[in-house]
Amino acid sequence: MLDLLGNSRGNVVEAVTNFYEHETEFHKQALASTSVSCTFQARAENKPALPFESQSVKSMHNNEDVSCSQSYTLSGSGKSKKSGISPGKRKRNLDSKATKRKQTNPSQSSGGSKQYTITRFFGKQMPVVSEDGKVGTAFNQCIDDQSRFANDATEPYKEEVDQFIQIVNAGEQLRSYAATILEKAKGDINMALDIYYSDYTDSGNYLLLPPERYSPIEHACWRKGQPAPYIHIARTFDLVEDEKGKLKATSMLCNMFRSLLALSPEDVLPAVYLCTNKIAPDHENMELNIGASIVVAALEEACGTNRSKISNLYNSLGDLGDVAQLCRQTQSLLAPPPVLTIQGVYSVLRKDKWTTDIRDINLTIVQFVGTQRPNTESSPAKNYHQKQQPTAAQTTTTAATHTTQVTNLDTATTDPDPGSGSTIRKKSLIMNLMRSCREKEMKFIVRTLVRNLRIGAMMRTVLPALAQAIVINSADTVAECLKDHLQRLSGAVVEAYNVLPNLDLLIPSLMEKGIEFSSSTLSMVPGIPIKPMLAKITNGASQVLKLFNNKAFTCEYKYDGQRAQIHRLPDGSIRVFSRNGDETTSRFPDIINIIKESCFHGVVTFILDAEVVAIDRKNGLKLMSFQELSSRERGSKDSLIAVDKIKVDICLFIFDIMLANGEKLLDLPLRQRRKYLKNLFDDGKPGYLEYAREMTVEAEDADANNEATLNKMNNFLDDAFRSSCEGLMVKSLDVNAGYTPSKRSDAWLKVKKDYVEGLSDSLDLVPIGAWHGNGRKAGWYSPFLMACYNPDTEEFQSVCRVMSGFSDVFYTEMKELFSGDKIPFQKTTILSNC
DNA sequence: CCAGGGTGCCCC
DNA sequence: TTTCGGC
DNA sequence: GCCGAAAGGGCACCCTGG
Repeated sequence: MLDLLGNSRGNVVEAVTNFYEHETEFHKQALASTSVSCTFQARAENKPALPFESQSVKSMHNNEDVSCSQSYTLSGSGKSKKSGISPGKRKRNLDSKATKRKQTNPSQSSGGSKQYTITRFFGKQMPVVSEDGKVGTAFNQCIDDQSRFANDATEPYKEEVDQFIQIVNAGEQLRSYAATILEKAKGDINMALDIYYSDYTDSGNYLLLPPERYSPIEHACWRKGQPAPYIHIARTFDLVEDEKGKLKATSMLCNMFRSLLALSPEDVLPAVYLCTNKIAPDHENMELNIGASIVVAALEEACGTNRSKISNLYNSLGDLGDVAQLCRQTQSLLAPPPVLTIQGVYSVLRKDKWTTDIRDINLTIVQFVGTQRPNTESSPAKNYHQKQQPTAAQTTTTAATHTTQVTNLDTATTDPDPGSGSTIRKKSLIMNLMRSCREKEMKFIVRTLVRNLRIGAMMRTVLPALAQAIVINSADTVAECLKDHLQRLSGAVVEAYNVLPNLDLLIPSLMEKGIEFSSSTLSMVPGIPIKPMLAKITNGASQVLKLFNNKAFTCEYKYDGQRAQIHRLPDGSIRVFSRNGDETTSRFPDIINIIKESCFHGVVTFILDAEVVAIDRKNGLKLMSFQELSSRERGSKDSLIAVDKIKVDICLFIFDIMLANGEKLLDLPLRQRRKYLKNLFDDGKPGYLEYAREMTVEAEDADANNEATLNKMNNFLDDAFRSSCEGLMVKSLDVNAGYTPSKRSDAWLKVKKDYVEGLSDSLDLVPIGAWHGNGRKAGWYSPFLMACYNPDTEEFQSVCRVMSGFSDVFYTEMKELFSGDKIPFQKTTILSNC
């Protein structure tokens, strides 16, 4: 067993290599006996396991035929969805990525590929393969580190008491109290500060109170007129994380918002952004461009820890926020930290703050974060551009240099800033945030920065909580209608968000209207993508017929491409949005042309739903795989890709319309919406703009016992497969057939090969390695690295990683099985890039 | 100065 | 996109 | 039944080192 004890995220890998000798035993035990069906995606270069041309492969050493993905009785195309690649694509990948590692055996046949030593994996550095390692060593090690880490520091507390008094800016009268809490904190000055602040603000767990007993003003930890402190949110997050349960979470978030509404309404919008882990409306394509590595670098410096300690902690905790929280407790604080405010934290997230003149950043920090900054030093400190500006004036006291957030504005403006880019600035900003953290703020700041809040609260929790806060805070609400109001407004806000997913517009409108707000207050706006409607999975035609009994429905091809929501704005411009609501117009200049050419004159605005598919126009308009499509250039925020450089042509398959010439069509049944669609585009243009191929089944034929209908559907499904489609989308035409944004309703169903029994693919693979899991899977191995046996070289060659389809019990068992040093080491080979 | 590596984010 | 698990 | 979390593959960016 080659165990790659590393981390795919942190880029800090502690490798232990082992090889499990009896791979078949393990295989049988671990996988076969539990008959786990797992999803996997093979990587392009790993030919031997996945013969692209042949339809089956002699597998392992028992020479069993393994069904391989690409060819079915229907297909004959050689298309390989699961193995993920067509021959042409594979070649490109080899050319572009494996330049250093030449292919020694160019044979296309199965089992004939070059073996590579992996040096990087997904752009991450691969763990070093060491022959003496033992599985579990790294894990145990980091557990040890962690306990040592948590347990040191037991000194007499006099110094700490002095420090503490200095930090909180108090006099000698506080000494005995300080000694008490330092005793409680075992001398940990930060913990003591936490206790102190917690008592001082006296807002402990008020958020846990039921809404009728929570007093938004008295129970808040700040006063009217002050900016709301970030700790208000951080405490809420911490409680929400501990107190699992959606209702409780909503209640706490509701209390949290009530204080904001009562004391500093201007902080509500940034608070909603922070709670939902967003920085801007999706379609603005604002990116943080901060990942674990930058955060780790900042953490190293801000807390004086080193990378390997962080790495070990991360491997065991599986969450960078938790790691940071732990590191923070060893951070020495010599001066009172500035108070983090909600606005301050949020403004740091906005990209315009990263990229614009650095003075703006500093002003923001000073203005919002530095509100409690001691005014003792007026000279500039050294945090920014320290390396570039060694001559920058230093503050006189060590305390000030250590913690001050003030930045040398003059330095920043005159600095030509050679060779150092945004990374340094980001790191500085993050460090400033980190140094100001109290209590659990660190954990949530870091989680926000790595865009992984993990508190189980998203739009569907946060927005209702805000709605309820508004209802409860309106004084004139009569108790008996309270419940109705709560429910109504919660629903209205979520509904409004789904058609206008823009918090910048929604929140102000909601706060202005209060309980008068309804979902019709705001409507769709061309240029802002609505949340697309989603489909449920079914396992075949007969299940579909049961669900659509006596209801007319349509079967459409489910094209293997990417979803596109296309808007025409009143000014005539065309915009394209992805499934997630990001604007992808720059990737598809050809779509703009196609749309402009195809739609009738007189059409003003519309919003339509379509699938973009790669197409080979030279080869009879043959549709190509998603992989081909994704190899197109991406373009960027400001620059469209050049039309004449497009290598992969696309065809647009339109299938729905939500808005036509200002008319909202969501509530119309699909059958009628289709008429609107026809009115815009007539018949389309083959290979450029087509309607999704469709077959209608009328109500009288929709009967689970109707053999003819069943056959018709199955034939149509086969047709779809033959046309390189993934399967079918089945949609209600008349009954309950409105367009429900963001909903995964029974009105839309999907039928795919994967779900239909007997049509799914299988491969016989052996686990040869694993990573430490993240988050929920921390402490387990996840994902596993899978390999197949190559009889020619008598080695195991990696194929793919697997990560889903396993139950928690399975993970626990695997952890047990591969703990300690049970597994003997043996040499193996991993293919490039896997 | 440019290529490659590191990194982040977007699609399915 | 998939899966599992918690309410 | 709903919803959130965790995961994979590929391209474009920025930074850095030869």
